[in-house]
Amino acid sequence: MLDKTFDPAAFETRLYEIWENAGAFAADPSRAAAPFTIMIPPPNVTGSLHVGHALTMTLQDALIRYHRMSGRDALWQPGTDHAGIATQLMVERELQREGTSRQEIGRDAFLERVWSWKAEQGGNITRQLRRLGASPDWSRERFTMDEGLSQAVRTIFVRLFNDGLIYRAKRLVNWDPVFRSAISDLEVEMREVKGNLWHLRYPIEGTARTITVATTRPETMLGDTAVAVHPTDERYADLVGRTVILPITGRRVPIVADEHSDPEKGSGAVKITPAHDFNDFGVGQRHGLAMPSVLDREARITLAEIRAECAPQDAAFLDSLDGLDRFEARRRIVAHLEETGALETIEPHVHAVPHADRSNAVIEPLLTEQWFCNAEALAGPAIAAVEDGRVQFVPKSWENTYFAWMRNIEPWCISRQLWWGHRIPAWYAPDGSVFVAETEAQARAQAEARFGAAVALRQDEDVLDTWFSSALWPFSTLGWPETTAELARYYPGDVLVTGFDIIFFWVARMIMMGMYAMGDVPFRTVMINGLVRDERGQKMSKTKGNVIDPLALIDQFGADALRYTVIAQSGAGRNIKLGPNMVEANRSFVTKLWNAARFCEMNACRPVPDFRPEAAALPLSRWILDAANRAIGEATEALEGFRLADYALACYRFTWGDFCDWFLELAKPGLAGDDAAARELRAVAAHVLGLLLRLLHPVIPFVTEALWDEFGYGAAGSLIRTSWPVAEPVREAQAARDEVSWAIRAISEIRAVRSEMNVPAATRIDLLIRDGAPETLARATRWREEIGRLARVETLAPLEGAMPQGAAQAILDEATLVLPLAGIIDLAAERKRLAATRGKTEAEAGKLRGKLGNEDFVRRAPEEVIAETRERLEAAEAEMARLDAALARIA
RNA sequence: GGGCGCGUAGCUCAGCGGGAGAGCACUGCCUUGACAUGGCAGGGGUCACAGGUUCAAUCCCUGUCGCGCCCA
Repeated sequence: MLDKTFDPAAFETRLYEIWENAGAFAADPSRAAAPFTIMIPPPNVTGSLHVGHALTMTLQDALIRYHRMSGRDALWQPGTDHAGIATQLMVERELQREGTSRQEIGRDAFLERVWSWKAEQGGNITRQLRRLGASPDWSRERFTMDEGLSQAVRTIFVRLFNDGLIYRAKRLVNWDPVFRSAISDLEVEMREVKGNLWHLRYPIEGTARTITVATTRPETMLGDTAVAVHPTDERYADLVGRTVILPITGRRVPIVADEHSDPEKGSGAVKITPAHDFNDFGVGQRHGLAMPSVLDREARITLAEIRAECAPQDAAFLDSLDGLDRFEARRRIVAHLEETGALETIEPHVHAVPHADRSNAVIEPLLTEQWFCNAEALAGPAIAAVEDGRVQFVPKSWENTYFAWMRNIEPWCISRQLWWGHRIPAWYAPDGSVFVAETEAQARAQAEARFGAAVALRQDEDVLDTWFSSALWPFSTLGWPETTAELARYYPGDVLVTGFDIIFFWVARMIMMGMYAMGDVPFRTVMINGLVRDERGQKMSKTKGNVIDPLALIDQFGADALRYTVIAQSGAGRNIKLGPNMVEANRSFVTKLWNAARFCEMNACRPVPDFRPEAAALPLSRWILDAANRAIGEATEALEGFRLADYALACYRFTWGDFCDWFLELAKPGLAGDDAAARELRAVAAHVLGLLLRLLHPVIPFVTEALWDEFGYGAAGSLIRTSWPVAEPVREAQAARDEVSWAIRAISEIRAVRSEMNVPAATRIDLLIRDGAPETLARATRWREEIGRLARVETLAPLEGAMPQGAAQAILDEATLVLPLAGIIDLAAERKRLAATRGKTEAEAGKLRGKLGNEDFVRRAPEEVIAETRERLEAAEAEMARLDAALARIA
C-alpha cells in the first residue's frame, strides 16, 4: 500500500542503484536499433553541480530517456574536461597552504599532485548528476586527459600543423598577469570601470606647438611609438609626418594619419602603443612602427626594450619606474607629467576594462610568442554546415549569433603557459627550429633527417587550451583516431544541449573540428537552453548571495520536483527562474500523481495484462482513452520538436485536468460496484495510469518508476526500458467526447449556479430539465449518479408542468437547467446573474452581427469563416432567447 | 555605434491573421472516504504606443518609446 504522504528520499537512491547496476543506461552497439546520441558538454572536473547544470542535464536526460523508451539505442556520453586553469589553480592553492609551490616541487611532482587531486575530488559532479537522476552511460565515462583523448589531441595537432592550420607567431594576446598565461578572448569580460581620461600634451619637434592626446592608460606612454590623427582631420593636416618628443622617455615618434583615430573623440589625436593595445597594434602594423613592450609578464614596468633608445630629461625618474606595478607606475607618471606641465586636464571617464573571468585580474594585451590555430580556415565548412541545415539550431534565431562570430573569427590562440593540460607536441632544436610530431621519437627522427645527426631537443613548455581538447569530444570519446565500431555508429550525434553563452566555446569549435577531422558535423541539432536566474529574475552570483544549490532543492523537494520545474520553465531560449517556491509549487504535481495512484490502488485498479483499449465499452472509458491518445500525440510531438516545456504541460493537463479532475471523479460511482462496468473502469484506470507513468518517466523518472514497481506493471526498475506509448484506436471516440463533455458541462453549470447563489455546499438540491431534447434527457438519466455526486444534486427529472417558484436557471445547449431553490435563492440576485450572462451573450451577438452586416466581409472572407460566424450568431441568439425566457419566468 | 530579442491578467509566460489563454498569486465557499501538497467557483487584460496593409490585426509591415543580451 502506498504511503499517505510520499517521500522521494525513500526511493530515489534505491531506484538509481537498481538502474545503474542493471546497466539500464548503457548503449549497445550490437543492437539493430537506430542509435540516438547525445554528447554531454563535459562539465569542468573541478566543478560542482549548479542550477545551470541542473537545467541542461535534465533536458538531456529527458531526451535520452524518451528516445531510449522509443526503442533507440540511446547513448548519452558522459565525462568531464580537465579545466586547465581552474584545476591548476586549485592545486596551487593547496600547495600554497602547505608552504610550497609548483615551481618548488617541479613539473612532474606537480602533475602527480593534480592527478591525485582529481582522483580524490574530481568525481564530485558525476556523483551529483546521479542525485539528479541523470542516466548517461557511465561505463563509457571519459576525461579529456585520458590517454585516448590525449592521443586524439596530439594527432589532430600534428595534422593541423602539417596542413598549415597551426602556427607559431608573436602576436598580441590577452594576458592574465595573475596566472601569467595567455587566455582566450572568450574568457575576457569587459567591465565598466570609473576611470579618467588624461589629456597629455606632447611637444612637436622643431616648433613651439604641442599636440594633445587623451588616454585612459597614461603609463603605456613609455611604449608609444606614434601619435595618430584622422587623415581627413584638417586641424592636424599640416602635422602629419612631423615628429613628437615624448615626455619622460624623450623618444622621438612620428605623427601618422590613420583612420583608427576618431576626430569626434577627445582632441582627435591618439597616442599609439602597439605592444599594449589591440587597436594600436593594427596601427603599428599599417605604419611599420616599432612595438616595444613596456610591461612584463606580471604587468610590471620594464624598460628593457626601450631604455637604449630613450633620451630622458630626467633619467633618474625614468629608471625609478623599472619593475613597478602598472598601477603604481600610472600614479607616479601622472604626478610627474603634472609637475612638468605635460598634463593638460583630467576628465572623469567610464570605460570598459578587460577582466579575466576567472582570476578577476585586469587583462593586459601583451606581445608574446604563442601557438595559433587558423580558425578562419576551419570556420568555412562549419559555417556552411549550418547554412545548409546539416546542423540546426533550436531555437533557430541562435544561428545568427553563431554566424556573426564565425564570420568574424579571429586566430585562435591555443597555447597556455600552464602545466596542467595537453603539452604541446612540438620540440625545438638548439638553433630554434621546431619539429611537431605525435611522439618525441618521431620529432627526433625528423630532426635527425634535417640535421643529419642527433641533436638535443627540448619540448615546448606550454600546454593547449582546454577547449582545444573539448572541441574533439564528439569523436575523441568514441575512440578517434582509431576507427572503432562506436565511432562509426554514434558519430554524428543527434543533439547537443547547451546554453547560449557556450555557443562559441563548444558548439562552434566542435563543429569546426568535427568537419575537419571527421568530414561531417558532430551533431545534427543544437538545442540552446536559457540561463537560470533566481525567482525575481536576477542573475545568480556569489556576490549577490542569491545562488541556489540544486542539491538542497533535491533534498527538500525531491529530484522529480526540481526536474519538472526546470523543464516546465524551459520555454524556447528563455531564461529560467528558479527558487524554492517554484519547486515547491511543482512538487504538488508529483504529489497529485502519487495520490491519484493511491486512489487507484485503493480501488483495486491493477494492470490487466491483456487489456485492449478497443474493447472498452463505457463512454467514460472511451472518453479517457481518447484523451490519452491526444496526450500521447501532443507529448510525443513536443519531444520530437525539442519543445520540452510543451511536453511537460501536455502531460500536466492530461494528468490533472482530465484524469484526476474528471475521469477519477466520474468513475467513483461506477467503481463502487463489482459488475462488468466496474471491472472495465478498473482496467481502464490502471491502463491509463500506466500510460501516465510512461509518458511522465522522462521528466519525473523516480516517482514514475516507484509506482511502476508498486503496481506491478513490470519488474522493479523496468520502466526506464519500457516502450513509449502509442495511440490505440478507441471505439466511437466522437460520441464518447460528446457524451462525457455534456455531463462535464452540466456539472460545471450547476456548480457555478450554486456557488454564485451561495447555496451551502452541504445542501443537496433538485434538478429539473426544461425543453430538453430526448437525447439530453437520456444523457441526464445515464449520468444521474455522477451529476448527483459531483454537483450535489438529490433528484433529477424533466420539468413537467409549471415552473417551480424561486428557481435558478442555467442554459445548456437547447435545454434549461432549472434548480428550484425556494427559500434559499435571492431572486434579485438571480435576475442580476442571468442579466449579466445575457449581457455577455448580447455583446457577442452584436459583434457577430456587425461582421455579417459588412458586405466586404461576406464577399471576401473564406466561406468556412462566414459559415462559422453564422453558426455562432445563431447559437448566441438562441441562448439570448432562452435567457430572456428564463428572466421572464422570474420577473 | 552594429546586431539579436522582448514589451499580452498582480507575477512568469503561451498564443502569432478570423471566438484573449495557462500556471502561480488573489477573493469566496468547502476537512464531500486519493490528495487542504487538496476540491469547487470567481474577479482581473483599449495584447507598450502611433500609423499602415487587410473584409478582418495581439498576430504582418513601418515608426516611436521602454527593457534585456551579444558584438564593437
